[in-house]
Amino acid sequence: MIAAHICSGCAVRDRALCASLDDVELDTLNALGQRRRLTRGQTLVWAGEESLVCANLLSGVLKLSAVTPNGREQVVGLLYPADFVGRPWAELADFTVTALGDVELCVFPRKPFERVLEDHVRMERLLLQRTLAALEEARGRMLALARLSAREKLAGFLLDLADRVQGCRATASGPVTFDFPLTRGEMAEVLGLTIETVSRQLSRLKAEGAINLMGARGITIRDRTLLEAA
Amino acid sequence: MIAAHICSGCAVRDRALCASLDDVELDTLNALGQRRRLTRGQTLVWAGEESLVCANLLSGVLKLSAVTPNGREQVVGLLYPADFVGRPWAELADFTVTALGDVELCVFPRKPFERVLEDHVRMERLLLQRTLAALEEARGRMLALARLSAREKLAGFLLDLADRVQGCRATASGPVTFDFPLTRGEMAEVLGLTIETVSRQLSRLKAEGAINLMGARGITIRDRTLLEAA
DNA sequence: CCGTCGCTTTGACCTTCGTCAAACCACCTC
DNA sequence: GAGGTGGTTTGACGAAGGTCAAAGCGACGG
Repeated sequence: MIAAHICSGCAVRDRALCASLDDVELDTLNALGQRRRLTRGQTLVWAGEESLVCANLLSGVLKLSAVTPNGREQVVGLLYPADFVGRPWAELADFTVTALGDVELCVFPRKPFERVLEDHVRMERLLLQRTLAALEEARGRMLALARLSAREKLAGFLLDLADRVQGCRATASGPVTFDFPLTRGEMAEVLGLTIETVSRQLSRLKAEGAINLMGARGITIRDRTLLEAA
Repeated sequence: MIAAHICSGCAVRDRALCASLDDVELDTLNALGQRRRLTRGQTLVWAGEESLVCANLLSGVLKLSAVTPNGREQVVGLLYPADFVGRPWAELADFTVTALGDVELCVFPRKPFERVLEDHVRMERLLLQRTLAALEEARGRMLALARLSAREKLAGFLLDLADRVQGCRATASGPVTFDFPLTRGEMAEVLGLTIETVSRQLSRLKAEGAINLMGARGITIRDRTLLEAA
């Protein structure tokens, strides 16, 4: 029952894939998994290498990134607590998985994890539903990357961040203040821009009174509607 | 046994999701489905409307597209024969599904199809694997849309097309000739460019001897390595 | 307190690509 | 064959954003 004990304190016990398992099933899964911590910038998986692990993200944020043959990089996904990491049944890892900030994971070796998945229909279904949702999100971002201007990308990104930061609190229109979990460079990677463009657009939004910047990390959304207009 | 009869002649019987079903199971699925044809430009599903159907694509090509609030359009996915269409468990359709050229489908009402899916683990697993593959592809295209130049996008697209056209024939480096299944405008939508840019880059590739254009639709790949260099 | 390091900001410049416009071409109908 | 119609090509131009370079800023260690 030690396993169940570990999980019962888990921050994402009822939001991650494990939510589909009862305490007994959880024991079998737990026998496979182990906790792991990453610090800012450490990478869990390298694109192209053998795909050895899957994981549940417990806390922190991970980025999934891809690189062109000539070295340009693009973040193709961000993973938040309770999200699933990795691709079952794939021999090679598709993308590089790196920690933005400090991260806690529950890591499973891929092959045994696949077997658990195959034995637990509810869990497999939950993963299917999440994958479908991730696919929709990825396609939405394709639209944004291809068709939005730098300004529009930034405005949308800031609104996303704001919503995510204040959790599910009723999104009042009042000002919100928080710290960027990403550097300018990382934002540029996410939005398909350069550092300089990100910086310039932020300055511009500040000049227009939509936001306020405090130091490099602090930001407050002053006028939500101004951002939404873009 | 009529149902089994219909399917036994199906071009994608052993490549579509149905490949996971035996003939008896196929009967139950078939009781739900019906064949449907679309002609060039017809749309099966509108983004934002209620999600009523799922389908298997039998022949032809479908595009999945999204539109920004101010009317710019982007193709976020192409579907080929044996691909699955639609999103189970989603109340609203995410994207607009439109036929490029003439199309044959095997259409199922969504809700009953979900029940079949839930009753057939192997089918659900196959869908999961395909969705994971689609997710990887979508992310790869995010990289391309955000970080490749117009020239690189076109070269990559042409190579893709060539491979797809000559099926799984050993991809020899000799010249390949075929017809575009898309107009310039549609290519532009897929690649996140404008019609004019697509046309100019094609002309340029032709001038460089990498390809040859015959009329608006015909193309032959003259020098594969030249394309791969981009 | 100073110097260094990493990140950010700002400016000047230039390339790429989108926009607007006109001509072109193939195909179809009358 | 004349005239549409829809898609394509080409040119001229401009704007958005990338590149290069320099300066600014904050944190940290000595």
